[in-house]
Amino acid sequence: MSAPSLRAEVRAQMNQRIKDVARRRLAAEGANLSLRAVARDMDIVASALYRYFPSRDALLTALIIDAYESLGAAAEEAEAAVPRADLRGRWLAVCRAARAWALAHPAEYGLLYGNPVPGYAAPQETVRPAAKVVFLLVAVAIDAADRLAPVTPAVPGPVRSDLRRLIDRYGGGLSADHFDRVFVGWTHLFGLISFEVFGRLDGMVDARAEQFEHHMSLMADLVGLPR
Amino acid sequence: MSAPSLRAEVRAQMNQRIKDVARRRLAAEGANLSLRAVARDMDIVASALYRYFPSRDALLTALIIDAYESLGAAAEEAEAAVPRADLRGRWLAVCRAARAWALAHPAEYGLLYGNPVPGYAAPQETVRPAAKVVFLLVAVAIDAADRLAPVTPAVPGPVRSDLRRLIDRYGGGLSADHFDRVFVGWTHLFGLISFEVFGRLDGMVDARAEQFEHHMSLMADLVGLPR
DNA sequence: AGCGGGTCAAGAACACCGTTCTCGCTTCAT
DNA sequence: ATGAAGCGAGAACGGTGTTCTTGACCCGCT
Repeated sequence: MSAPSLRAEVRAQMNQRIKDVARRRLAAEGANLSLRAVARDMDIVASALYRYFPSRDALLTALIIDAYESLGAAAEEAEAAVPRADLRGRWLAVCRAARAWALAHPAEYGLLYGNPVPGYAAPQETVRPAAKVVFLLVAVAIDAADRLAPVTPAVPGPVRSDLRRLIDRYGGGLSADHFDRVFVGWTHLFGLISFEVFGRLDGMVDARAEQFEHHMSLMADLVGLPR
Repeated sequence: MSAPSLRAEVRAQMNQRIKDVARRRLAAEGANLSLRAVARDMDIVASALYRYFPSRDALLTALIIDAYESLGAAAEEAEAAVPRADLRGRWLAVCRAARAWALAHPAEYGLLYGNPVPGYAAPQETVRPAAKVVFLLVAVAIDAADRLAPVTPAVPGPVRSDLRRLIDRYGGGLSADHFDRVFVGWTHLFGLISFEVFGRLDGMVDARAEQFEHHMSLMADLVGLPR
């Protein structure tokens, strides 16, 4: 590896510091991040930030990528801590880790799964880290492939061909029917997390952890994971 | 009824015009609504809007309430057009109408089910119109109550007591177990719609209508609605 | 008929915001 | 040592939400 010049190193540190301060701002305030506020927190003038990020959107993109990777890492760690043979345990571990991360970082979660920022299209480099969680869920199903209960009804034709493409990309060795149910579970996972983080459950459900557990267990049933 | 003074009437019309223009702006641009832009579209100066709405948040709140009512009305109409005995058809009609409304009004949908606007707490008067869709789903289940297949596993205890409270408020005559499954379906409905509207399905699923139909049918199965 | 109170739109002003540009200063490579 | 490149400060531009003042208008009353 080429030795990084001192210049490049302090630049990378500054880059990191900006993101850290921005994350704190994001957690304190709502979703709208102010460059000038970030600069103030660093005793820096706003225009100086443009040495490191070409625009506010670029900084947001960097935060989004970091957040996807943070979420993915949290899920991966949690899943890795469960014995390989405990398939349902691994499924639930991924789900719980995603929820825990979202509740711990609600503003960043909003960046990832909330309203897309207006005028901002998610760049290509966000798609791979974004797929980490669903990839983990698929991996659990693959490991369980020969113990999965058959599922009914079968996936309708047009959906099946979409799924085939995804199976080639992510999860070889899984039937379209079972992949479909993983997809259902993935949708439900983030649907329920979004409801909770965005306050849609306020005044309706108090026992949220238990409800989450219950829902994700139902999804595991739907996939056909053995109890 | 008291005759509305002419003054009050033109004022109400102006109120309505502002909301219409704001809705158009919202559809054209992203989620961030600019009062000055609305004013420009009306050949009006921005400060004049403050005669009608005390703040930007107040205008947003009015739009949100209108949107909830529009969505609720769309779902209600669609459901009412299905024969009462076709329980699954009524369930699916509500789901389809919600999706169609969301796709037709993505920015307004984002207001309702996306990131909560920073510094903005949903006022009390939004909760009743917001509950319309789930209320319709519950109503279908109530009408189907004596034909619903039993569901397993049973709802865990702490969740059950939350559900009991909701049953008293919304859906008397439904078992906690079945109410729970309606809740699951409701979560999934808006989870999947959010995925689609917010672009989380881009590049993954093309046959979205078919996939939606499939998912919502699975949820109907989960509730125990007869085929 | 005339007057007074209430309502309205306009406009200036303030404090923010993202972004661009210029200007000195430091630091590095030659 | 010198030239080039990177850096932060600062001013500036056009945008935003919001407040306040000012003058015009309409309506109902005496």
